[in-house]
Amino acid sequence: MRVGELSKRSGVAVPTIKYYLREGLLPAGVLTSPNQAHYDDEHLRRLRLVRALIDVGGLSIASVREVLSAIDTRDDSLHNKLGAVQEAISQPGAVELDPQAVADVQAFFARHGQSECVDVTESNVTHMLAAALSSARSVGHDQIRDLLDPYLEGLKIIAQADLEYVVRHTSPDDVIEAMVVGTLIGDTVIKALRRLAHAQVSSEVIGGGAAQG
Amino acid sequence: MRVGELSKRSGVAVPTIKYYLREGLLPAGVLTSPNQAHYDDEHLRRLRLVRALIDVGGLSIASVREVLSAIDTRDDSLHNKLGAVQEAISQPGAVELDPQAVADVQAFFARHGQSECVDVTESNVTHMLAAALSSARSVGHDQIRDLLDPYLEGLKIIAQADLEYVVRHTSPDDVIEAMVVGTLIGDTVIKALRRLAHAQVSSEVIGGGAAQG
DNA sequence: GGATAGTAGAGAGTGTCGCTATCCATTCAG
DNA sequence: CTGAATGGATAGCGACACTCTCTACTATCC
Repeated sequence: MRVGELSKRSGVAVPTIKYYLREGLLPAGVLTSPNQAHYDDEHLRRLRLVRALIDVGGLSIASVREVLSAIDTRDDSLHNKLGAVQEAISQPGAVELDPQAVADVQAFFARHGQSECVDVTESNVTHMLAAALSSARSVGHDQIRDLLDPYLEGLKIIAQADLEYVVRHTSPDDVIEAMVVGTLIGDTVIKALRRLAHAQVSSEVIGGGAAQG
Repeated sequence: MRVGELSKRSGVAVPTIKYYLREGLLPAGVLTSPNQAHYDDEHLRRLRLVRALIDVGGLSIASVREVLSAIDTRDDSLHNKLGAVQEAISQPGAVELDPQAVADVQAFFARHGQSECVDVTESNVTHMLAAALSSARSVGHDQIRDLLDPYLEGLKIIAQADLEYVVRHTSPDDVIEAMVVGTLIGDTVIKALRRLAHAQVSSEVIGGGAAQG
């Protein structure tokens, strides 16, 4: 197909597709003449992935590029790929870390047998966690650290479901892509479900009519 | 205190504080002369809240304004306030909804006794959920709907912890602010913990050394 | 074969967002 | 008395994600 059809089938405007091609988010089509290129279903699939990362994941163009390059790397272990992808989809957040929050994170790791993690800033993920606790402290909610353990309890169930999903529904080639999509879309789903749960709790505890919907 | 001290104590630059004053995110100080105003601890607290909403919650200035106005409304029920705040902290996402995804959401509500929710677009939260499932479908992962029930299972534990936190650690006046902070910071914490859980699962299942760093 | 529409590629322009810089008259601190 | 800080207002900036414009083609329908 040519760019016009790619646009129609994906719902992405032609100039935007050209922009993504320039930015390296989409591989170039096969040139059949100096001003004609041919795109296939793989391009369509990739374009939809890019839009999902941007729309649902809220990723920047630069982060999308990182994620795609991790997905496309063929000469690396699955575990390393997952690590690279996780870094790309986890923006660190511009908060300076509170030492107490860092200590809380380290204590949490120690409680759960991950004592090797001494440097919280070494990964975007642990930095994100410490930054969140730092912010909580700055607004007077340092007791939020007490939520880490019950949260972990709930997330074990969720991560287990994630694992089963990946095992059941993806071929080995697509594991990393499924992890990215599942992680980002899962984040959004979890966000929404948690809010619905809050609304339900609020209507049960406080009263006030039907819950949220 | 004057603006310089407010700046020092909050870590926010003076011009930025002036900008927030103009934008209505921060109430004006008490003028003691035509060009002197006094700010108190309440201003400091509010400023830190604004920064937390922006840095950790990733909210826009406009959303912050909505949240604050919901917090400050005194003539509304707690339940309604929570609803308003939830709308403000839940951006709808620019994805067009897939009918099948909408049906999946409705089926989910029906399964859990919330059959009144017929219009998914009526709330940002349900729209967010439907948009996430739509995106999943567009990239070939429509089986993600099977995750809704296990996710809810995990989130019941998490929401229960949230409720206990609010009951234990906040005075009735601060419930809404605690809900906002707890929801947004909790989102980030949950995101991070889920990634850590994934990394751990990945190292257990696939192998590859220490989990995530 | 000629009009019309579509295309590749590339640079410049657009709109939004969240600040940041500059200015002024005034006023406070040393 | 003097220099730094302040309130208030307006203009500017840099990043971001497109979007527009242009040129030189090519494909296709009549």
